[in-house]
Parts: sequence; structure tokens; C-alpha cells
Amino acid sequence: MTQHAPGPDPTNRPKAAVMEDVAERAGVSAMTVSRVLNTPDKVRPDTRARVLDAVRALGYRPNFAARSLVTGRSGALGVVSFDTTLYGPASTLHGIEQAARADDYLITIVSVGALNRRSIGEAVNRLRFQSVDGVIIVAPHESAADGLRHLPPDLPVVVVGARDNLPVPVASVDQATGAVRATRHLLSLGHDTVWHVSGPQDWIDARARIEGWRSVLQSEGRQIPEPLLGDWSARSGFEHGKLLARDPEVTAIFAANDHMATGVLRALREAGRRVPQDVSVVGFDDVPEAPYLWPPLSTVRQNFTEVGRLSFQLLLDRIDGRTSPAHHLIEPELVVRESTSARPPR
Amino acid sequence: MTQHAPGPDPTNRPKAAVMEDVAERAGVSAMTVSRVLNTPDKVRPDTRARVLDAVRALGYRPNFAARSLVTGRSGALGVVSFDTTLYGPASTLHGIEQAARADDYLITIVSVGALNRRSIGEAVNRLRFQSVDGVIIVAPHESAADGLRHLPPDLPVVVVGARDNLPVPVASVDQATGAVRATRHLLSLGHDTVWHVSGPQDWIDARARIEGWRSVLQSEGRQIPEPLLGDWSARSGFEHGKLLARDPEVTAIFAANDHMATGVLRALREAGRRVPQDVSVVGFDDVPEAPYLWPPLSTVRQNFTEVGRLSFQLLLDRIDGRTSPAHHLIEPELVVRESTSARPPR
DNA sequence: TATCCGAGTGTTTGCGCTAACAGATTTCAT
DNA sequence: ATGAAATCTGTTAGCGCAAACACTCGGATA
Repeated sequence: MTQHAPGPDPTNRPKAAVMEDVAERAGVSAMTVSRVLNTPDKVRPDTRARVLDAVRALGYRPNFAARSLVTGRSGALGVVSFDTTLYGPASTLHGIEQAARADDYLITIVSVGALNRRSIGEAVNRLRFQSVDGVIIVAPHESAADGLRHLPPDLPVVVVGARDNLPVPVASVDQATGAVRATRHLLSLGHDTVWHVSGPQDWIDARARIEGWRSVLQSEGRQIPEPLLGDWSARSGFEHGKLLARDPEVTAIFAANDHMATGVLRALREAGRRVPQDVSVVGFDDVPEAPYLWPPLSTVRQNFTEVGRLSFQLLLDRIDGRTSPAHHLIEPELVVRESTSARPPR
Repeated sequence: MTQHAPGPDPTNRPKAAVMEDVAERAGVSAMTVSRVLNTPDKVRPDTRARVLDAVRALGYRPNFAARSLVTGRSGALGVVSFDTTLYGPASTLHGIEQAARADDYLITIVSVGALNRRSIGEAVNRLRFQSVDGVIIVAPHESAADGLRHLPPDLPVVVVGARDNLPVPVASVDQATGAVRATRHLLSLGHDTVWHVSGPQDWIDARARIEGWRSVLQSEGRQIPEPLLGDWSARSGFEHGKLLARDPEVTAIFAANDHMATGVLRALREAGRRVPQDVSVVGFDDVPEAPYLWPPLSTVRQNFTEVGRLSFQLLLDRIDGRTSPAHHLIEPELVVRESTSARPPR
């Protein structure tokens, strides 16, 4: 190689300043620079000012990897979530992210296509590998239980929306209470009983909503129709809606989410049954478009932002070794709009 | 302190194994362990097997911070996105995550409440601080332009869904073409012209859809109604829909997204105008519930997964120093369902 | 047989930072 | 003024890993 002169760096990119450079420019030791950044009040104000000037002048940013190598903390949290395009998980994720940002944590996300022991284990491993300080698992699925019971014991974990009896803190919306409110609302309007288009049986939330709905009918001594198993999609709501529309006995339907409720509304309409004059419908979630369906949908609102905030807080507590009670519930809220009204005269 | 005996580690957590421990157990040097992990074929098979056994036996996981300190790479990518609860951004994020996972990258997300120079700068800084290898910015907003022009030059960046003339690669769905297809479809059904309920002016996509829609009407010599400015919400679609429903001239409406289309459908219905017999409606996005609206919504499908995949690929190229052409477009697809039909007889 | 080669492995070094301790300087009471 | 405590700053060491180079050894080559 004919490398006669050293010449400028071929990448033309000056090597980023490191702590030593800042120290030199400020006329102090590297340690003092570190202190200015981490424990500013342990440095005399004028020294601090000199250092900060040097930091700015050099555009210095501390090297995250070096810091976390020595401190053992990364300032990053992992979130494992099932299909983040669904409204619920997406909103929860958003809530977590907001809360984390306020506390200067960063969120690393792994979304998994299935919730089983293997996929959860893999996801958690990927995150540990990146030295996250803790992990929030959004696992609204029955199949996750096994995976959640076999988490590495030395990793702070919080679970969102799972069943109880887990060795970790859990935060979730009180699904059963939501279902109870929806069902009570319909009964209070004079309906004899309430049909239920449920979510898939292997979803915790779906089960809890069934339980809530059933418990009200039972305690009120009403007929308990077999729940119709949907899959959360508008499509499945539509299919079940067609069946329900044929039965003149059906005057009140509780759908386990707003998408299925949307399908139910369509099926009723196609069958010539008016909502709410002939049939009342309640959904669950309160998706943004719920007020603008036809008719505006009565539903149960889940405060996902709050779930995110809470789970983040629980995780912080976990990381700092503070143990926290097992299962934290957030109250959902019934939102009455125009898809529900009094039972039609017989 | 009466600490008589050393006793067991109070945390009861055995210090995680490091490379040296593995080396010792396998009877090799630490360097060989490193090679087994990073360049397996440079190690003789039997040595490799011994090392891997030791890795398994000790449950060794390499320390990410140490590795990235010495390699200068983190294996993490940052994504800056506007409101991740919206269907588009959420799907794009999901697409990016899928693609990244396949290549063993992890995604760190910062969602911002506004897209301006300050918020973008802050978000990018937070990510750099965590030593991400590159950043994807989902910035479908006019206000982001300034921020995008002032990115740190030494950070690999790819932008999704922004306008052209940026100093970085851009990936987006060809919004204008989508709008052209929607508009052509309506004209081909015999409608005299097409009304447009648009997204907010400061969204790039909204503008592009207006341009596409307008260009078709113009080239066909049709009357060009003033676009009605919405805000993406079903609510705004409903409000504008009420106005449009009153005007008997209106027989074809192109809404800039499916949520607004949902609102328009409701408004038309309330005003007693039938869809599609009296008025045809086309949306944009093809959200999952679109086929189950009443009537099933004709719309323009954006392949967000593909956008995510493409932007990830572009970013990898950027990181490896391969430059890539400026603006990459993905074709959207018109999906005709039942909300569109021939113009009613005069 | 002497030499070279290259695959496989080991040794040294340093990435950039902070914990822990040591030393210097100031502050305050006596 | 004089020591002791309190405050501030510097020094040393090492976090865990991989780059760079050095070495070893068997076999191919001349």
C-alpha cells in the first residue's frame, strides 16, 4: 500500500468525543466529568459549568454500552406482546411507552405470533440478551400460562392481562366487572335475558367476560343461552349475528368486543331487525369509532393507558426489589350510547 | 454490623456466568469461547462441542453491553413513530418488527405526540443515547419535514411515509396512485364527479390523496368539488357526511380513510340515502373491519407489512454503508366491495 | 529432511465508563 | 491559629468482551 501521508480519516467522520476528551478540555479528570453527568451536586458549581461547556462544545454523549457494562443497568425495558395491531395490545403498549418515557426508560418490543411457552421463552431471552432491566408481558391468552410460570427467576417481570396465581405481579382491567355491567344494563332495560357473542375460549379476557355475563343471568334467575364463540373479528360477529337475527326471542346481545359488535349490527340490519328498537347491542372496548357506528354503540370502556401506566409502575417496583401485591385490577366503565333501549313489546 | 460469617449471597442469586467461566469449564481460553459464539467455523468441531456443552451447562448468555462496547454495534434499531394506536402506524411498526426479528435485530420504540423538529430531535437523541444502530422514522406529517432535514449526519436513518427531497431514503405507499384508483373506479361506474372527505392538510398522505383524486377529475374534465377537511376520525367523517347527504348532486364519495368512511356511511344512512344505490363510498386503508361494515366497504388497501419490511431493508443497507436510491414506493390495491355501484338514474 | 503454510488456539490489550478508595482542599469549631 | 470534619477531586482498577497479534502443531512441499 502506498500510504505516504497519514491524511484525513477516510470516513471523514471525526471519532466521537469520549469522556477523557471532555475532561481534558475542561481541565479536570474523567471521573469529575462522570460525576457532573450522574451526581451533579457532588461537584462544585464552577467546575460543573466548565465541564458542561466542554460537553456542549464537543457534542459529547456518554457511551451507553460502557455505562451499562459497569452499572449493570440498561435503562431499557422489554415488552412482549401478542399481535400489536389489535386495538387492545396497541393501546396498552402505548400506555406503557408513555409512562416509561416520563421516567426516562426506553421500550424494546418483541411481538409474538403465538403465546406459548416456547415463544414467550424465546422473546424473553431475546430481551435479556439485550440486557433489559425488566420485562412486561402482555399475555391475554390462556396458552401463555405455562410460559409465565417458567420465567427466569432473576428477571423482573410484570404481566398484563393474565389470570391470577402467577408468581409475578399482574395488572389488568377487571373484565368480569365490565361484563357484569353490560349485562345488568341490558336486563335493567327490561330484556328477559342476554345473548353473548364471546371471544375465543383461550383468551383470558373472553372467559372472564363470559363468567361475568353468566353470573348476572344466574343470580337473576334468567335463562342462560349458550354463548356463541367468535374470534374477535367483525366477520365472526357477522356470522353469529345472522343466526341470532333469525330468532325472534333474541332482543339483547352482548358482544365481547366492538369489532364483533360491528358485525352483529350489520347482520341484524341485513335481516331487517332494527337496533335498538328490536334488538339492543352492547360491545366491549370502546374503540375510537364506536360512537360513530350506526347506531352509536353502547360499550364497555377499558382504560388501556392506565393499564400501561400501572404495569410500568409495578415493574419499576419489581426492579427495585420492592415486592408488590399480586393482582391489580382496573375498573372498566359502561358507556351507554344508542344501540341499547327498552325491550320491544311482546 | 455483626457480619460474623460470610454466608451465602444474601440475594441468593448466583452471579451469572461469564465467558471466562465457560472457558474454564471447557478447558479452553476465553477467546475460543468468543469464537465459538461469533465465528463457529474457525473452531475445530470437537472443541466447539465442548464449549457449547459448557455454555449450556452454565446457562451462559453473553453480556450484551460488553459486546457492544467493543464492537460498536448494538443489534438494536430505533423506531420513532407518531401515535402508535392508529391503524397505519401500528401496522407499519408491526411490519418493521417482523422483518427485524427475522434478522435478529431488536426494535426500540419511541412514540411521539407531535411531529416537529424538537420532538423528532429529542426522540432520535434518546435512541442514539441507547446506541441504536439506526433509526426508522415514521413521519407521515408535513411538520416533520424540518426535523427530518436536520438529522445527525452520522446516524443511519430511513424515513417512512414522508415527502421526497429528503437527504435520507424514504419508503412509502404510493398514496396518489391509490387515490387515482379509487377515483377512477367511481367515475367508471358512471358518476359525474367524486366528492372527497380528506385527511388533515398537514398529513403528507392526506395531501397526496387529494392530489391523486384531483388529478383524475382534472384530466377527465370533471367538476372538482372543494375537498372536505376531516381529521381521520369517524367523527369528522360523520359531520361531513351529514353535509354531503343533504346535497342530491352527491352520488360518489371518496373518504381518505376507512374510519372517516365509516362516519360517512352512518351519516348517509341517517339521512335516508342508501349505499350504494343512492351514493357510492370508497375508503382508504382496508382496516380489518372494512369487509364487515354495512355495506362492506370498497377501499384501497395499503400493504403496511411490506412497508415495514422495505424500510427495514433500506436501513440495513444504510448501516452497511450501501447507499440506496431516494424514494421507494409501494403500490396500493383497490378492493371493490359493496359500497360502490352504478350512478343512480337521474 | 528442512521449510513453509495455514488452521486452530492463546495472550495481550483496550473499548468507555464508574465504584471504591485515596488524596487534596475547604470549612468550621475550638 | 489548628485540628477535625466535610467537601471536592483524582487515581486505580475492572466490568465482559473481541481485535490484533503471537504461537503451536500437523501436514504439504521442495
